[in-house]
Amino acid sequence: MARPTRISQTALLATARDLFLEHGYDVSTATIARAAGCSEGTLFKRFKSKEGLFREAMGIPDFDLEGRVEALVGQGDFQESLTNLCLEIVDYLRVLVPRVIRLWAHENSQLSRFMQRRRGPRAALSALTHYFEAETALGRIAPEDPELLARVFMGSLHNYVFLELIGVPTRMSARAFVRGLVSMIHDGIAPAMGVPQTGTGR
Amino acid sequence: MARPTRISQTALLATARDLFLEHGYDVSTATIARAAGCSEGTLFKRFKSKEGLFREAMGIPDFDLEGRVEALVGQGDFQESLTNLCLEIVDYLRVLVPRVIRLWAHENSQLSRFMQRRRGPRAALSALTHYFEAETALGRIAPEDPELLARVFMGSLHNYVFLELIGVPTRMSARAFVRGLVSMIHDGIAPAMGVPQTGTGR
Amino acid sequence: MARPTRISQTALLATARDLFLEHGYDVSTATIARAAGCSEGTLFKRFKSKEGLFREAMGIPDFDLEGRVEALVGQGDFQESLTNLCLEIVDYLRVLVPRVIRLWAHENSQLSRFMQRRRGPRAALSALTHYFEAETALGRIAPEDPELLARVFMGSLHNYVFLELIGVPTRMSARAFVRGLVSMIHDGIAPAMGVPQTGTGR
Amino acid sequence: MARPTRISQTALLATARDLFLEHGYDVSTATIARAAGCSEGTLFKRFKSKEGLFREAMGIPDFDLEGRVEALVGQGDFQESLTNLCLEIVDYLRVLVPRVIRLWAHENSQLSRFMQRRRGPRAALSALTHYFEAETALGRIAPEDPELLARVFMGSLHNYVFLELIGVPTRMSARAFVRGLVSMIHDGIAPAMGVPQTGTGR
DNA sequence: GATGAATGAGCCTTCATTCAT
DNA sequence: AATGAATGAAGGCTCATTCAT
Repeated sequence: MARPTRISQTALLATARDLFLEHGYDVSTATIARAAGCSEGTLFKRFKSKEGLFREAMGIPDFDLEGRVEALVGQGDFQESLTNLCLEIVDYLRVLVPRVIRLWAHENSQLSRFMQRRRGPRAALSALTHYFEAETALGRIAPEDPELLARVFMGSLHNYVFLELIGVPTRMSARAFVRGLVSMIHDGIAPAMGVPQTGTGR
Repeated sequence: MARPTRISQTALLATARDLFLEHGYDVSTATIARAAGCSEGTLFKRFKSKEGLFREAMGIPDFDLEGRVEALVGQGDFQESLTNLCLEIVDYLRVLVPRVIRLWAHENSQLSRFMQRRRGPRAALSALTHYFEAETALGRIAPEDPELLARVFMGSLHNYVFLELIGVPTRMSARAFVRGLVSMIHDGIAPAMGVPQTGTGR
Repeated sequence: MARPTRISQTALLATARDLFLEHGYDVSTATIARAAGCSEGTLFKRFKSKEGLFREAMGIPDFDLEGRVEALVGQGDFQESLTNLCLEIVDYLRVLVPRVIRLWAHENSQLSRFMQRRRGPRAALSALTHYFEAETALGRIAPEDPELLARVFMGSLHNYVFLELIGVPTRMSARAFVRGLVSMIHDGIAPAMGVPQTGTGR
Repeated sequence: MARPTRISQTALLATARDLFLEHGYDVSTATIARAAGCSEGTLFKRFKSKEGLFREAMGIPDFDLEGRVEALVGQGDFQESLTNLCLEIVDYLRVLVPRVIRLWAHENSQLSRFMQRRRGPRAALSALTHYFEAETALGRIAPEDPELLARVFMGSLHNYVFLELIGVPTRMSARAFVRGLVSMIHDGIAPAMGVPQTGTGR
């Protein structure tokens, strides 16, 4: 066995990822090497090119929503389960969104490949769709278009994370936001029955 | 009295904007000049720097949602009005989202300034919030947190536009998506009354 | 007669000269035009090129030391006359030195031409030489090499002006410096006669 | 362990210095690189900028006149010692003067910093002043203002070097000039005693 | 005659990549 | 395997000069 490389591949990739996430593709390889504590030569020995490093460092992380969904369908209180699911999705999106944006911004067309991945974001969306289908089949929610429903949830969560990312201040914590979201969509916003449509407002 | 300008400032900015939107800040000024049909010298005479050109070309466009809202409150069928409003927002977001992302990716901190603008995106969100407040006051919708409601709508629309932008294929047209969105949130997803629910929901 | 040009040739040259003296050849023609209150086009209409403008603006000024000398030889008190002559030379050098340096720095070989001019700096040196020759002939000074003498005076004055120019602070006014200079060179620094060479200590 | 440097820092600086001295700050970095036998990239790796290269290459050289002075005070024949000192100063000024002028012409304000340096030109002047003070104290020269004396010497030498630099032809070698200078200032130019003076001098 | 928009050559500088050690 | 000196191809930017009005 040769002597182990000084800096582990994982650590190097983590360093590169942090820099790519913070500054985009434009960080120089010199900067990355310095931050990782190795030489530029090493970088190019291990990865063929900067592009290669970027691709490996910025790969989209897996998220087994499918598995989570299966475990949750029909279990416990619907709103509570959905709330928990949403909070997990928020955690995932906080990792995913900046990466997707940096990938898209560099448009190295790796993005579309990543998007197709099992356990990637598209899979997450369809898993959520399946969840709603299953719960509809169980009669736990009204029969609505489950994909639309999934997109409304995903969209609201994505937007929450996105605003957070670009630094627009929020007064609502993620938990509060998700609770409100679930309850509102559950109940709808139609005025209470029997109440005349012309406002009783003051 | 001097030679008249050959290519208009507007045309130049439009060309630059297209290229910035397509390739990000990294397009070379040479490319921009070529595409605009002028020399690099001209570019730098008119704008002090590439940064300046970027700023002027990528400025966030105004959208007077506030005005639209005032005209719509209490008018016609609620769902139809809201649908129309959402479609206008989609058009705005199609312009806005790529610009915001490119601005953020270049993080020249112009972004936060733009975000504060009257008639910018934050204003749009609060206008939508006011819309829901007003309609609530009129009794046309149930009393829910209007900001949350606005964020759910804005988020769903934003996500629709975002997926479109990064090239994730959709089977739903914007109109269909908006219609479904409005109706679903209006009615909620609670199962029809009298239908028993599994679970311990209180 | 055509209508007079807006800015006089002299004023334009004066403006250009000030800028060339302050910043060297590197001031842009744009800057000069702006400072002169005319367009770049005008500059190039009147002078064929920037080089031409530089040449005309930075021409070495005449100084009729020859004439002054003729008027002074044998007149009044020698030291007083010489002092006055030196003060006039200082005034001339204050104009001359920066110009010579800027010309040399740009080494457009105009310098050597200017240096040959009647009434230019070389003429000044030989005029001073003649002065000392004439005063020697009159017996008003001891027979020393008059060119050497001229160079010592010119050199001391040049150095005074040079240090002033590059911003080395002086405690002596020009007048005090010249007075001391004249008197010291007049009297020499040999110890008083009869005094033993081995120091008498303080 | 890495590839060794191919051209030494010293050689590179020497090349740059020669070019800066000949053409001023305006030589292109491309020219310097070519002359030095390396790429522009190398230049900028080693020095942060052209400005930095200029600063390092054109730094004002030290000259320990103070030390020389201490060794000479009271030694040997005064005129001979002074002559030798002056010749050393000439050698120093031949290096110093063009550098000072180029620095001043580029006015990067490094000049004033350099001028303050111990062992720089100001120090040289004050060392010369001390020399004359010491010799005065020893009674080897008449009590004159030693600073003035120093400036006359420095000025004459500076002027000699300056004229040489800008290409004004001289008939006197440096040695002849210095000899004449020393002897003239030593003896003064006052006419021999007993010779009547025209004029009203007191 | 005057203007200033337009130009393109050239400048300083950065950076991914190679290569001798 | 690791290093970092060297490179050269751009990139952003300036500026003397031209030219249509």
